Amino acid sequence: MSRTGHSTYKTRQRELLLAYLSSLSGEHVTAGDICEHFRGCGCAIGQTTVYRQLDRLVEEGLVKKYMIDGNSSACYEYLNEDCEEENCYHCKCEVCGRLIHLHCDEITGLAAHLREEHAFTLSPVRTVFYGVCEDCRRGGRAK
Amino acid sequence: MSRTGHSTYKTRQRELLLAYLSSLSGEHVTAGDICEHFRGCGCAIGQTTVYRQLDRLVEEGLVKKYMIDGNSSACYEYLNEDCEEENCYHCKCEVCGRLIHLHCDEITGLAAHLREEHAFTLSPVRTVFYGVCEDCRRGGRAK
DNA sequence: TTGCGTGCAAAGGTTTTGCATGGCA
DNA sequence: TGCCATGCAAAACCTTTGCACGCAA
Repeated sequence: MSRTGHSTYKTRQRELLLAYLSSLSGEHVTAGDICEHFRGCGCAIGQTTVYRQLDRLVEEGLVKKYMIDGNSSACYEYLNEDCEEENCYHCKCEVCGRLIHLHCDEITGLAAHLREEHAFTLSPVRTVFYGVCEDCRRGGRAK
Repeated sequence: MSRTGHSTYKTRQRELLLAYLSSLSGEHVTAGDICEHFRGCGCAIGQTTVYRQLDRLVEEGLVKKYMIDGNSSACYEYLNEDCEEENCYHCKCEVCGRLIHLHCDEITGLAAHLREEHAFTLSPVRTVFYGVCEDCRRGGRAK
């Protein structure tokens, strides 16, 4: 069970939440997104429960939590067993606010470079690359 | 003036804020800290103004913005003039809070890669690399 | 039965917005 | 004078807490 030794009940809410998160496969959502999703589904889950279960899932290592500067809400993402975290990074568009998921070996290479040449151990979980996405650079609109 | 083309008035509040931030040399503060400081000083600045000026200073690249406390408030830190260069990047140690300045061609290369392969235009001014510095990784010192 | 899980409502804290006034250029 | 900047108050947000009830084991 959990690394931290919590006893864990198998409640309807927890199962629903886990199912939803794992169905997103690599996408991230905020607590608000989750509440809204289940409200729309008819099978509502209280926001308190959402927050508490998310906290627990993060502690258990099943879910990753991101804080993105700018929007003050946290993002959560389910971790697949196979998809280990080493090369998962995030780019945030400063124009449309979109958060883009990147699996990029070049960044992993940069992380190695930083570690070896600059003695700095990069934290992929915390680091967000800010910039402008393709759509917005073309003067396009978003969202 | 600013790279982003904003016209910028030289107001009392802006000058006070810049003077205060630059006097901290390497320390970071929250918006709340700043408000409190000026309240104590007798030369109060409205919190709205603090937030708006900070936003602008971040956009101009004069100040860096971080999220460090997990989920509470954002931190701000003044950058010295030598950061105006094109390939100046910043790493924030999450343990000791130190801000490390990096002139690194590898990162410039990564920016090119992101642009060409991922259609994402990196903003060095806004991006902060989070991680752990050498001293802290060695179980060394904080602060 | 036991105690954790749930959920409502309300609190707590940070940041943003509306709008009238003030001040730089 | 023309705008931008300021600041108060209030709103908008995200997250946590208190407490009573529900439900898994």
